[in-house]
Amino acid sequence: MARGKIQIKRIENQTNRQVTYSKRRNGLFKKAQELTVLCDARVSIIMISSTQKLHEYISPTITTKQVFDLYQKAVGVDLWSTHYERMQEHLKKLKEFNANLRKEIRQRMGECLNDLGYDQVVNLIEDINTSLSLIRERKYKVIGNQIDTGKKKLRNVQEIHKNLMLEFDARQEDPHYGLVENNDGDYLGFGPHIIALRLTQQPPNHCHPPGLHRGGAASDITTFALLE
Amino acid sequence: MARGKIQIKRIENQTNRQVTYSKRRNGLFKKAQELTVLCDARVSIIMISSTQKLHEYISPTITTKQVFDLYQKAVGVDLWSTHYERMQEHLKKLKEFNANLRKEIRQRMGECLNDLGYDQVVNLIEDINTSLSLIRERKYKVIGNQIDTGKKKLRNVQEIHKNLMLEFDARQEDPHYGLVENNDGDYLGFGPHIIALRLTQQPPNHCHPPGLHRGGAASDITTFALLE
DNA sequence: AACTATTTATAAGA
DNA sequence: TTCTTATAAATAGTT
Repeated sequence: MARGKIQIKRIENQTNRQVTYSKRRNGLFKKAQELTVLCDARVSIIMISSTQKLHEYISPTITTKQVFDLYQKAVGVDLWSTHYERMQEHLKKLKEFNANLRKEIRQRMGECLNDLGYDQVVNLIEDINTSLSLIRERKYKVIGNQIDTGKKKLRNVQEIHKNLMLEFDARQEDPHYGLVENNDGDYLGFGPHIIALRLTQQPPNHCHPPGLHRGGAASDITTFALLE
Repeated sequence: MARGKIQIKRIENQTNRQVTYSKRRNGLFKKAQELTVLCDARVSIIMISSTQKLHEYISPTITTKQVFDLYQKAVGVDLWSTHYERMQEHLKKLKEFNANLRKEIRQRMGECLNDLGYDQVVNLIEDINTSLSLIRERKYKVIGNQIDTGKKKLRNVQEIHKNLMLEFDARQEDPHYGLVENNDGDYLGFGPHIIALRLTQQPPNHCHPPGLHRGGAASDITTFALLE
């Protein structure tokens, strides 16, 4: 627009094209900036040159993300719908499924029974009774295990006790038992280790299943851990 | 830029501001279009006026979505991440919650009991017994209701029967009962309606709670619907 | 990158 | 909003 009018058509000379791109890009950005200030507007310009370089102007009063969001709202097209909608759907289904699970639990806990007909209630009771038998079985199995391990531990303690007694007897008979001569000719006492037999009550396992309300009742069977 | 130089600062007069916005917007878009052609570039301009109206220029050689995608790739920031990550998190939490609910149900149904300690099993049994009492209560309440409605229906049938008998008796005593003379002097038979007493077994309510496996056993209490 | 003749954009007014 | 027009700004071609 100076030193001669030009036709608005692709500049074939690559160098000229790039120079013009650069000059006009600056011009465009300057105008955008003036517009921002003069008219209290927000402008986003994104340009991609023929060499695939990207340049951007964004009004200081806004961010590119905000522009995108506004654009999407205004145009009504969700530009990332694929991902988003699929996720939304997934989310919805999970929520529904969740609600159903909660309902089933509530029914099994004796709440929300108004939706059930008589025979449904009967079936629920049957179901729960079956479950209860299974769980009772489990209970007896657990009791059995606990008794077994208790017995084993008892045997363990008895064994240690026996050994201690034997050692004690041996020491009574030979006062030098367990003493060793060192370099200086002295005797260093180094008798058998005193085995610490701390009988410690193991804390009960507290990883409840979520939502299962637990009473304060402690187990009547206690596990003893043998330390050292 | 004509008829006097202007300061680049917000135009306070609202009308002037809007006029300038409109003029300069056209100028900007024209420049963008020229740039597109002259330099074989792609330009996206999105403008938001002070009145929150949105205007857009996009080179015909590209789409706004493509510009957004290119922009994200170039800038390296995932503009959706905020939304997206929040959703991902939500999804994850729901899934976890879901898994926990399933586990609780399975435990209440007597499966997956290996994770539970003895006292947890005891508590589970207690819980389920409590639930069971609640559900049994419900069962008796439902039975009570069913009996009441049954009685009501019986009374209803008896009443109808009684009326039929009375009507029948009346007819026996007076053969003209229920007959009316028409215009031609003939008698038109128009006795009492025959009341259809179809005793129909009501189909059991089949809206099970989801996932509650039901046996084929039908209810031993049957509801009779009185038709017509 | 700087210059500058010329075109183009546009502020103010109608 | 659009037209007009005097003038400011942008810029094509050159250095």
